[in-house]
Amino acid sequence: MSTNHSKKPSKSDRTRGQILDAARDLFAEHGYDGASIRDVGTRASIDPAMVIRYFRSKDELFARAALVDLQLPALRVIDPATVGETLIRRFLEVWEGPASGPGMAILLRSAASNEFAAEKMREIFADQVRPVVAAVGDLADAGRRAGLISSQLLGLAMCRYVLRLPPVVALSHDEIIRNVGPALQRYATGEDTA
Amino acid sequence: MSTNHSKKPSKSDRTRGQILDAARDLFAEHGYDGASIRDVGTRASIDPAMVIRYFRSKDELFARAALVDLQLPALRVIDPATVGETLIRRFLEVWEGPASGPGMAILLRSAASNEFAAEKMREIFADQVRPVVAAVGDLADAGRRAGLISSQLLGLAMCRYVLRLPPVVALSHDEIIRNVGPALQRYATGEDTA
DNA sequence: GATAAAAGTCACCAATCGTTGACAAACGGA
DNA sequence: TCCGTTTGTCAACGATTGGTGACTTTTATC
Repeated sequence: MSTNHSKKPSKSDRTRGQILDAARDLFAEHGYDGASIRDVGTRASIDPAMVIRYFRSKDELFARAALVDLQLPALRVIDPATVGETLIRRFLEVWEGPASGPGMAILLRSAASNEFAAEKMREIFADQVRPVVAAVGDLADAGRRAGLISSQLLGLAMCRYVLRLPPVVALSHDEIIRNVGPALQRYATGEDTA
Repeated sequence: MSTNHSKKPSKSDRTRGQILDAARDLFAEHGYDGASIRDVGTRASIDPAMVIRYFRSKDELFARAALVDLQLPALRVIDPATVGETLIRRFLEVWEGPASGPGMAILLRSAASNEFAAEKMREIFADQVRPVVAAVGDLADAGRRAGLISSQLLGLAMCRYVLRLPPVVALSHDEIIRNVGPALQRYATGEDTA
């Protein structure tokens, strides 16, 4: 045990990184069940036993692989007139920016059959869209409005990164912002209650 | 082999039905990988070997279990002014009506890691929302508009049936129609191209 | 009631899974 | 150079998977 405080680029950290990268790619492509520890080992050019030695179990490896991501600093002020556009902009940056890598695909592919991933996914929306939505309307129906927004965001990510529906993959960032932004805006300000 | 033309409630058909029902429930709850043939047998109170005898393989069983569904007769005339509401109405009926059972959940849970399910899902949207959308605007960007609509519909189903996001589960049909309808309408008529 | 087909049971195979422990090689400080 | 720690390899475990085939029981027809 090296405890390894502060900095030490010590040999093993590189291997650890390689394993994590391999795991991220495979989890993103095949989901939790579809990616075996042996596959991860092969992809990282290392014995499968090492995968377990570095991370203690497959679940722990998945947990590490899935917490890359996704959290721009909370916005200080939210302009109620542009909250929809702000939201879709933020998420696109996080999902396709270099920081999170395939992080979103990892969760999406596994959420359907892995409770840990599903819970993580619920947390993301609870922590990242609910507060924003709550800041631009009465708190009473903030949950409902946040739910509607989450459904659109998750559906977009699902079509684009998992199902790979061609016309959705083909959309540019600008097109997405121009089209989805107003829809989210409508949900956020909640102009129904007819 | 009984070929069994026309009607014969012959003993075996009942078992066949029980197996299919059990398979549908388990696939809907745990996805393709998560539901084993042994589980299906146990749930149907029958030996796992029988599951294979009735359906030749797990893939074939899944294929049977997944083709319950979902196809109201194609609408003859589509009123461009209410196409959004029409679409969300239709899908809610199919998804939660008695005919399809847990059919949508089966596909949703498996689409992430099973290519057959993913393809089936793409077909559904290609066959059911594209034509409708194409009928109410220029065909040039019908794919894009249909893609946006699909993303919202799929996200709604995902949040409601798989992720079970509480505020989305709590939505009534009327609330969904009132909120999602206009969003789909906007996508369908495509008022952007700024 | 005999008999053939249908319906159901049981034991088992080969493959794959996550995980473990015993052991060999590489490395670094003394 | 010696030696202990780190890094890695290898073979194997028990469990579970989809699938098979030999077998027995039920059912229906004559």
